Amino acid sequence: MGVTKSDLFTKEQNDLANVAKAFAHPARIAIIQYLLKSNACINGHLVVELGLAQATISQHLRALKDIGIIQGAIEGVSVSYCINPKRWEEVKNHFSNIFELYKNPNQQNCC
Amino acid sequence: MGVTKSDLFTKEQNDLANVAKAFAHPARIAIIQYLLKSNACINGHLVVELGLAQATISQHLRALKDIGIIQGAIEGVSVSYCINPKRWEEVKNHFSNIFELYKNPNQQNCC
DNA sequence: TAAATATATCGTAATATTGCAATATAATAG
DNA sequence: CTATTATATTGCAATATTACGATATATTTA
Repeated sequence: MGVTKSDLFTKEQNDLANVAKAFAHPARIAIIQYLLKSNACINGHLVVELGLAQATISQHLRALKDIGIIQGAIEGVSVSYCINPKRWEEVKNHFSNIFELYKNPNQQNCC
Repeated sequence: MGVTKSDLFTKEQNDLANVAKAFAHPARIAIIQYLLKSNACINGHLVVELGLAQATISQHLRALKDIGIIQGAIEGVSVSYCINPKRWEEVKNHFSNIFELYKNPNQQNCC
């Protein structure tokens, strides 16, 4: 049918999948990178930087905000976004945990 | 509309987004975890383990194989999948590079 | 208050993803 | 060769994502 059967999986599996989803678009990767570089970003700047429409950028910012890795503060007429340090660390650890699980020992019963 | 405008972004941004896409489904997270734990997995076992149809599991395995993080070897009538160590390391570093970029220095011009 | 500036949301079209039944393909056993 | 067993592919329906124009909302300036 087209609906992810979330109920078949653990909360952790669903969470990690959702976080990965936030990274699963080049525009959002670009936004994150811009943010890491400049320590702040504004919708309007990104429109120029990325070449996508204002509404589209806003949508991507919301996706990143929804999973908590960025946060925004009103700054005059515009909104300044930045990394949420706490959540960033959390997400980083989520991924680390998975990646560190693999120890390349020997090619025993492997292909 | 509705198509990701890949041409607006760098190869690196598109690559990372595609890798993230592979992680962006709880079933694929579960498959990866099962693989990390057992060092090998077989479509049929996963059907029982995850509770999804055989065709669906096969589809998810293909998605993981397409981005290279798993590989399969024919083993009698079935196919044994396992982590591709080289690619795994590569993908791990992709993510590390992004996550390590953020140094939580001070809340200066941030929100 | 009205105009200007900037972001968010709505509505909609195009495309992508998810899931599964049915079927095709491949390897082994008899 | 035929039946069995297991995986892959196809076709289709349901839902999700992406993108953008139009519009709503919010803040500042005149």
